Amino acid sequence: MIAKVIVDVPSRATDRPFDYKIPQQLQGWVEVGSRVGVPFGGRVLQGFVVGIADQADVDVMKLKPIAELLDHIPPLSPDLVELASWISDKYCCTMTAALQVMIPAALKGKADSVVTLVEEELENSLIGEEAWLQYIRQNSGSMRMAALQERFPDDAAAIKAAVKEGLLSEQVTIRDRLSVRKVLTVFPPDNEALALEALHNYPARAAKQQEVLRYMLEHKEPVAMTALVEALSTTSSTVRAVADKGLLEIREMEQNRDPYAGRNFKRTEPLPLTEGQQAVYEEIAESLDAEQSRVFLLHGVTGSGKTEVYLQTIERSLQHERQAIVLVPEISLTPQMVERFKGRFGDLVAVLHSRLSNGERYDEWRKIREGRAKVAVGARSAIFAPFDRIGLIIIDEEHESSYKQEETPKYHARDVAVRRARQHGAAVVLGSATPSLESFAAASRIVSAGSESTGAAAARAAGGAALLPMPSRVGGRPMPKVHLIDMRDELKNGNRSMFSRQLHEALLDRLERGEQSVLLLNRRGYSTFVMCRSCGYTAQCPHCDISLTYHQKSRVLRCHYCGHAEQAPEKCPSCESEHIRFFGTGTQRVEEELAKLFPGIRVIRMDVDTTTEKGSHEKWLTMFGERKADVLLGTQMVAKGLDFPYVTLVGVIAADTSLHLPDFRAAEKTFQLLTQVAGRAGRHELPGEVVVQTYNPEHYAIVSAQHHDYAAFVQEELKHRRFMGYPPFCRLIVVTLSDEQLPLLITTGEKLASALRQLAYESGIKGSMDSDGTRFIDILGPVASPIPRMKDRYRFQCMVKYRGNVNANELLKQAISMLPGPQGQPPVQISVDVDPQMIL
DNA sequence: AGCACGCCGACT
DNA sequence: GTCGGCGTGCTC
Repeated sequence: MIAKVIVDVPSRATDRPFDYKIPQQLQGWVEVGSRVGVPFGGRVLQGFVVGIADQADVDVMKLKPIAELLDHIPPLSPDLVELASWISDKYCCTMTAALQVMIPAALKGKADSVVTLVEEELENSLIGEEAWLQYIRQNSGSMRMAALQERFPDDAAAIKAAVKEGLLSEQVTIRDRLSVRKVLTVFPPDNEALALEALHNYPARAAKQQEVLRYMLEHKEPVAMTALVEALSTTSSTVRAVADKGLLEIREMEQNRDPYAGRNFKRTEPLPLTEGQQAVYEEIAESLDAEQSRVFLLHGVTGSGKTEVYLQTIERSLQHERQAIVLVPEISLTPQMVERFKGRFGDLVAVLHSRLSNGERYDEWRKIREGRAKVAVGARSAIFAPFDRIGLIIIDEEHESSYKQEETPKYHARDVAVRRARQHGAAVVLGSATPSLESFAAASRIVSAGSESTGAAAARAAGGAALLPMPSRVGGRPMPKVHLIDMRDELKNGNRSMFSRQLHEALLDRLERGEQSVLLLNRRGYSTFVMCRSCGYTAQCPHCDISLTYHQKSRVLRCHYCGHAEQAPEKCPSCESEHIRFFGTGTQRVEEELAKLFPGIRVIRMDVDTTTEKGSHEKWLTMFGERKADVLLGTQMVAKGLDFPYVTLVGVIAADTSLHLPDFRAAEKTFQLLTQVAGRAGRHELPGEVVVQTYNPEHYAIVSAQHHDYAAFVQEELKHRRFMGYPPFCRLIVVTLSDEQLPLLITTGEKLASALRQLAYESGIKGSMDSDGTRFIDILGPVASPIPRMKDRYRFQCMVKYRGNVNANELLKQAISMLPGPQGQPPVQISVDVDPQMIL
C-alpha cells in the first residue's frame, strides 16, 4: 500500500503529494489524515497523509517507507483533509499552509535525532579517544544529537563523519512541541483491611509513611503526588516507600490543562422564547431535523436575544447526536459569552481562543477530537474543530472582519463554515444586527455576483440562504434614542472641548444618578505618532514606509509591521527643535479630559495598552460589571457584545474617523460600529440614551445608525457599491508582489498583469467594468501597495475585479506559472488575497 | 525550505 | 594541488 503524503515544507515547489510505502506493521493504522514522519531529501520531516493508493505514481525503486506514525488517533479526519484542499484552491495557498492551520501548534513536530555508539565499528575507525566519544560512552552509549552538538560545537564535522562511517547510528524521530501533560497520581489502597492492618503494625520510626497511609485511607480518592507531598509536608520518596510495600499505587495520569478549571458556571435552563425567537428557532430546528445543509442569516437587532436562540438550536442539534461549532469574534470571547455556553452545556463545551497557551489549546482540542466535547466555542480557527458529525455551525456577529485571516492562508471563516457544513449536512446560522452586505445580498438575492461569490456561494451551495429577521428587543424594550451632535456647531459656539455640551450634561446626569456610561473613541485610521511642529518631521520606520507608533508606557517608538523599536527622541532628529509632539493613544487624552471635567470620576480605559496582559480584558469588564467605575472608555472593543444592566448612556466621541478611510467598506464599518455600540445602552430595565458626536451629521451611514435603520443603510450603500463596482456586485482578488529590488518587482508586476489580461482575453471574458454581460474581469495595476515598503521589501499590487462565471483563481495560477523564474518559481514573492477585507 | 552536487578563486 | 564559495536542482 502507498500513502500520499504532503510534506511539511513551506514552499510551493514541494507542495504536492509524495508517495511512500506503508510498512507492514503500520498497515491499517496509516489513514487519510494521519500525521507521519517521512524521509525526505536526506532528512526526516513531518507530513500528512492525504490519500491511500494501491500503486505509486513514480518508479517503485524511488519509494521510501514511512518512518513512523505520530499519533494513535489521526489529528485530521478525511473531511478536514478534503477541506484543506478546497482552501488551498480557493485561497491560492499551499496545501501545507491549509493543513497547518487546522492543527494545534503543539502538534507541529520537529525532527529530533538520537545517536548511538556502535562499538564494533570502533575498531575499524581512525577515531580513538576523542572527548565527544567519551561523553557518549558516559551517557551509556546513546544521546540526543542536539545535546551532543551543543556540548562539542567544534567537533560538528567529526561527529557528522562518524555518523556517515557508521560509527554512530542515528535514529530520527519527530518530536511534538508539547505533549499530553502527565501527572503522578497516588491511588488509595485496593485492600483496605490489609492497609489498616499494616497501618497499625508500622514501625514507629516510619511516622511519615504512616501519616501518608492514614491520609490515603481517610480520603479514599486518587490525589496528585504534588498535592499529597504539599499537604503532609513530606517528600515523594516517603510516598514511594509506602507504595513499594504494596499499600498504595502510583501511576501517571493524563491531565488536562483546563483554563476554566475550578470555575463554577451557574447552570441555566432554556428561557421561554419570545414570539420572534420562537419563529426563528422553528425554522432552524426544521432544517436540523431534516439534516439539511442550509444557511440562515439571522438578522436580529441588538438585544433581540440571538444568543438564546443559538443555545436552544445547539440543544436541538445535540439531541440528534450532532455536534455544534460556535464562532464568535475574538474580542467578544469574554467570560460573559463563555459563561452562557458553559452554563447551559457544562463540560460538553470546549473553548478555543488566542489567549490560551499552546498547552491549554491542545487539551481543549483533544477534548473535541476524542469526543468528550460536543460544542466548540471559539474564534475564527475553531471552524476547524475536529468533530466528526456536525449538525450546526453558528457564526455570531457574522459581519466582523476578524473572521478573515490576514495571514496565509487568508481564509474567511464564514465561507469555510458554509463549505464544511455542506460536507456534514449541517445548518449554518449567521447572526448579526448589521449583516455584511455580502451576506445580506446573498440572502435577499439582490445581486448575483457570480458562481462563487462570498456569501452568494453560501446561498447557492445550500440552495439559498434564508433571511430570518428578529426586529424587536426582548421584553419589548425600545431601541435607545440616538442624538446626533454636529461638532461644527459646537465649535461655532465656542466649545473647543472634545465633549459637546450635551454629552457633558448626559455624563454629569449619569454620575449623579449612579448609572454607568460607555464611551467609544473610534480610532480606526487614527494613529499614535510623533511629529515635529517646527519642521513637520514624522518618525518613520527605517524598514517600512509607515509611521512609527508611540507607546507612552515605555517611551518607545515601534513599527506595527516589522516590530522595529527605538527610543523616543528628546528633540527633533531633523531640525533639533524641542517642539516635538507625541500624539498619544487618544483614549489617554480622553481620560485626562474626563478627570479634568469631572473630578473624582472613576474611569476604566480599555485599549491595546491596557489589555495586552493575559486576563486583563476580563478583569476590567468584571470591575465595570461590579459598578466599580462610572465610565468604560475604549476603542472598538467596548462596542461588542457587552451587556451591563446599569449602562444607560453611550457616547461616541468622534463618529467620523472611520468614515473617510480610503476603503470601500468605510461606510459599512462605520454604520456597524455605531449600531453595535448604541446597542450597549438600555438593555435591561433602565432606558438607554446614545450621544453621537460627528462632523458629518447628514451622512447616510450616521443617519441610518441614528434611526436603527439597517434597510435604509443597505439601500443607499448598495447604490454606491453598484456604481463603484465593488462587492457584492463583483469579487476581488488582491495580488501583492514584494522584493528587495524595485526594478525586478516592477517588471514582474507588469508581466503578471499583462499575462492575466492576455489569458482573460483568450478565454473570451469581457475586460471592462461597464460591460453589462454576466462575465467580466478587470485587471488593475500594478501600482505601489498602500504600504509601499515593508521589512525592507518593496511592495506592488494588482487588483482583479471579476463577476460571473470566471475562474479567476485558475487564471491567476496560470499567470503566475508563466512568470520566468528558477524551477518554475516566480522571481519575486507573491501573496494572494482572495476576497480581501481591507484594501486600504 | 534544506541539502547535495558541482564548477571556479585564494590558500597550505 | 586543495578547501570552500554559494548557484542550481531535487526531494517519493
